[in-house]
Amino acid sequence: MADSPIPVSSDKSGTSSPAPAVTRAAAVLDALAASATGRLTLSDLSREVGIPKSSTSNLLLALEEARLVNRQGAEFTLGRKLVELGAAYLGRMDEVQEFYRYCEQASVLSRETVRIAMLDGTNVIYLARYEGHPAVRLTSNIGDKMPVSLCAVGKALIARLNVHDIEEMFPDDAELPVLTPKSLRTGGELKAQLREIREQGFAFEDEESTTGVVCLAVAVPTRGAHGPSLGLSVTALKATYTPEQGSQIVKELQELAHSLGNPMG
Amino acid sequence: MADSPIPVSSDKSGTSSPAPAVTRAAAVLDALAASATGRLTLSDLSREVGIPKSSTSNLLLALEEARLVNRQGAEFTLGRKLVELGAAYLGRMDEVQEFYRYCEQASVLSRETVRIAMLDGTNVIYLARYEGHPAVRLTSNIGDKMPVSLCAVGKALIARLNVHDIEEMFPDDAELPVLTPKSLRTGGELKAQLREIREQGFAFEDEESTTGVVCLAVAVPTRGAHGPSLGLSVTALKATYTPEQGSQIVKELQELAHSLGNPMG
DNA sequence: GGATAACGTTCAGTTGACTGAACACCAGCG
DNA sequence: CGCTGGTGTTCAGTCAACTGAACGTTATCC
Repeated sequence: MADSPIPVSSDKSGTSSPAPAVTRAAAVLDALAASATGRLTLSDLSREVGIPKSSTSNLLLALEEARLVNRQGAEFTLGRKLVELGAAYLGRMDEVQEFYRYCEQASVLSRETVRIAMLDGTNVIYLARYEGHPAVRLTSNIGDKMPVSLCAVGKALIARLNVHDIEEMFPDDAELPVLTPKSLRTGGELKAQLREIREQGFAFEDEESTTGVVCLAVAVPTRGAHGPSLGLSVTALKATYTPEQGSQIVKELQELAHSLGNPMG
Repeated sequence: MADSPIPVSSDKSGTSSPAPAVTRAAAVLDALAASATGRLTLSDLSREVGIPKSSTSNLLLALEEARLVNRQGAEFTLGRKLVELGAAYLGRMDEVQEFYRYCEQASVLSRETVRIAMLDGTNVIYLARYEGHPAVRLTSNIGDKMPVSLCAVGKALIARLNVHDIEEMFPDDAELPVLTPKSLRTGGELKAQLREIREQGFAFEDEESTTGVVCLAVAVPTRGAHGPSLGLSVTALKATYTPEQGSQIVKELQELAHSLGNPMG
């Protein structure tokens, strides 16, 4: 109702935020997170984010006071407060706690590498990881982002969206990011798979993000109206993977998904 | 040097930050992280942080745009971007990666519950946890904070500070937070233990934070000049703990600490 | 060495963000 | 029904934050 139907011109310089300083401070944090080394100087940041040095300096002073950035000599890095805040976010998610509890007690999953992830635009963010067999550690850290088209859990989450949104995100000729020879290449290919996924109720990834690795995933029924879109996945080595194992895993993943989607049920 | 020893009078209006909007936005995030449920309304936040509703509304709009907070109807929660940023912080810490690698290969530690933590004022923040025996899961989540006086790793880290700073933080008659009957009560008691810790080179905690649980910890030599102050700890059940086991653990912890403090060495 | 470049910091002028009171809205209650 | 206590939103005036060109300082180079 309060939405202005006017297409706010967000081009040029007029982002028209109600608190530009905050928006720009967030951009500074993003720039630090996105940078290769995580260490940037004031001038770097000023150039990267596109705001004057003097303003950047003021922002950094405030951010430093809040422990959101650290300064080490002339270089700035992300601050420790972010660990606290990120942890507070995850700690509030009952789903993560329940995820751990379930995995530990499950008969099949307790011996696998299981992850819970969240949809964020055209990426998924990994929220937590359960390691059933400490021997094989496939590096993927909590908080990592991954394009949806490259992982089973991404496809499982996208498959639930309504067709119009999917079409908007992935036109038939859209070029998708590629990590291995088996990665999907176009929006058309992706959408064909999404149909399969909707039919069979789970998603499969066959060496599309990492050669030698396969992945199974399901979506968690969304709890409440505005909750995040969560998915679960199991990663396994292709060399040792068997379809029988796969169907057992899918069965337990769906059980866990159901339990996460219907708490106390 | 940037530490202001001056008790900044946050009263009235003169916080004198170079970018007040950022400072206040950070306070909003803190309030959300500190709240019991993690869900606060605009009015709650306005009252909590002590700024007018209209200003709070503007801040929240900007924070929401940056994904730093989520709005669910009338309630606000921390945003998913914080998970990304927190993870980016941890991902940049070589120490955390090396910590995992070492624990997996270690002969004693690989079967224990090991943590790496960081000193932050008079608290420690847990950065990562290695679980050697999945059976016993003592709940302590990444990002949690704990007063230094209540855990071995906190005492190990504090013990390294110079005497003047310690005296300032913990006067003899300072009252310390208490969690169990064995928790240290006063600054004097704490400082007596710190002397022991400096002599023997590691810290011990005997059911001071959790009854039935003991803890061993060492400090990591600070890499470079401005790096964070890191510590390592092993948690064990008092019922099964033996001094022999303890000395083996301390030996490996010190090895790991040395390796973390002297990379490529 | 001297010159150049890049860094972070300073400062006064001006633009734009913050305020506080009034508004519109909903739920509970006598 | 009309009131009360609560919510979040709007708006114009004022005060303060942002700017950009200047500075002082430190590294890099021939």
